[in-house]
Amino acid sequence: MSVRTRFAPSPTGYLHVGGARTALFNWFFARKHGGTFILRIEDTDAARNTDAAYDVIYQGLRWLGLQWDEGPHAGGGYGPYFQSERNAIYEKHFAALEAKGCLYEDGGAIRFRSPRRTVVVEDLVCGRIAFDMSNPVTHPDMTIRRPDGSWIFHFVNVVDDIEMRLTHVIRGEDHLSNTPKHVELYEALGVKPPHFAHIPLILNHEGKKLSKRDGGSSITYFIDGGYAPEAVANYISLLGWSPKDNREFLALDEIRELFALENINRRSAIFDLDKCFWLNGQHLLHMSLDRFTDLALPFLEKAGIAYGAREALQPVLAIVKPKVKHLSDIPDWIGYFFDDAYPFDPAAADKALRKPGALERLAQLKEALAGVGDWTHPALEEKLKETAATHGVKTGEFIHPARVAVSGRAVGPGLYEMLEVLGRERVLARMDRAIAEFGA
RNA sequence: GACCCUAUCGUCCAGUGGCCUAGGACACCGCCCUUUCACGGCGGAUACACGGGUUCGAAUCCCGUUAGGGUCGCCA
Repeated sequence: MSVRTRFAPSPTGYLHVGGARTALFNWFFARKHGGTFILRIEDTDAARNTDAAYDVIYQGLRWLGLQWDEGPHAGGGYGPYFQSERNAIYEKHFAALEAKGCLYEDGGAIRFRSPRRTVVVEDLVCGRIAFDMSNPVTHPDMTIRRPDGSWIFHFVNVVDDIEMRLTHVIRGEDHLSNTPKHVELYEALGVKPPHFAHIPLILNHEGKKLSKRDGGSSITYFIDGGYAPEAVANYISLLGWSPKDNREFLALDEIRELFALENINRRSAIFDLDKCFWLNGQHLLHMSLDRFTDLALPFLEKAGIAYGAREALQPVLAIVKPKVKHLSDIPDWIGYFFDDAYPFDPAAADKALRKPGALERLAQLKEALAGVGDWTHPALEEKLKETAATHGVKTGEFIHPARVAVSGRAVGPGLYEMLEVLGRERVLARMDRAIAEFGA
């Protein structure tokens, strides 16, 4: 039987990193085994759900690089994939339970009568766990339907997992204690339960379940904050799972191939933004320029950078790429390349341009560079060093004023690369501008 | 409170009886590389919760204690 897994979020307007990791693990497992990954929306609380809340889920999953085989926009043979549209199916199973005498009314609501036996859960991550369900005080009969006819999570979740032919239920450990109740439902419905795999929780720095108020608990935070999707997917995959060989910098494809439920550990993990940040820098550093460009574009649009054509943009991105840690920082890194009226950072100007002799050096360098035939990094470097030697000073005496003159700032890409990309015309003009501005 | 899960550096992850005077990564602290900032390199500091067993031998197995987390909803 081919593997079928699912991610079943509720449209709350928020995609939690824990939920994202659950989705990822289900997706990895399905893909690894040539199975099917299903997206099901648990929107029984229909009144509260808005279109925007659904989109947050779709966009978040797509951003991470997950595609679902069945579900909203994808179709599939076991729909509808919204619980709000599956009422007839629930009625059918409800009637079956009723016919078997498993249900009774309590204050207008309907409860499922527990068989009151010990339920053994064979969990792929946690092992064999026996739950003694005999005491009704500690394990009260669960409600499956409210007086208004609406359904309770446990019931619809189980019914859908049956109807959608799920083979593996991979979900957060917060559901482990609910599992024996679910198993009772499967048995009452005459269906063999799927395989369960409960994955450890993600905690905040206080050691509590990561919640909405915690920074970095939402995928939106990473999208807006300039993280590469592959970095976030890489990081959250490492929470509770590892390839067991100390490798950490992994592409989505690699994780998918390496993934195994047996390698999931049982300890809950504390979310560490620092490490996610580091991994982001690593992915940015090692990805292709085309990928980097694609990811940078939205941030450039948003910042209103007039970068012109992609061909003009890429050489600039190429030289800042090794330095960038957040995509959202790119506009600041490259803004002056596309704006001749760039401002001068006061501190940088004081240090490099207002020093005695600085403008003289700049003028000497400008004259020397004007004569460079081959406007490339190596030739420019050679010429600058030669000029410094001619005047008997250290190269830094030329490098620093030049950097601040052409960019307005003390920090940036390598000077020679920057000069090469800027081109002769602009470099010479910018040096003139600096000399004029600080010469008075 | 009952039930369930967990317990290795501050954090994440290795380690499933001897190869561990416990390894990797982030963060931190030095040094080097680089006349920017990064990247990179080298080095440092920091952990097997505690107590009992089992064993020739335990981070690894068992029991207990303690601590943390989760579930006990007519939320999902």
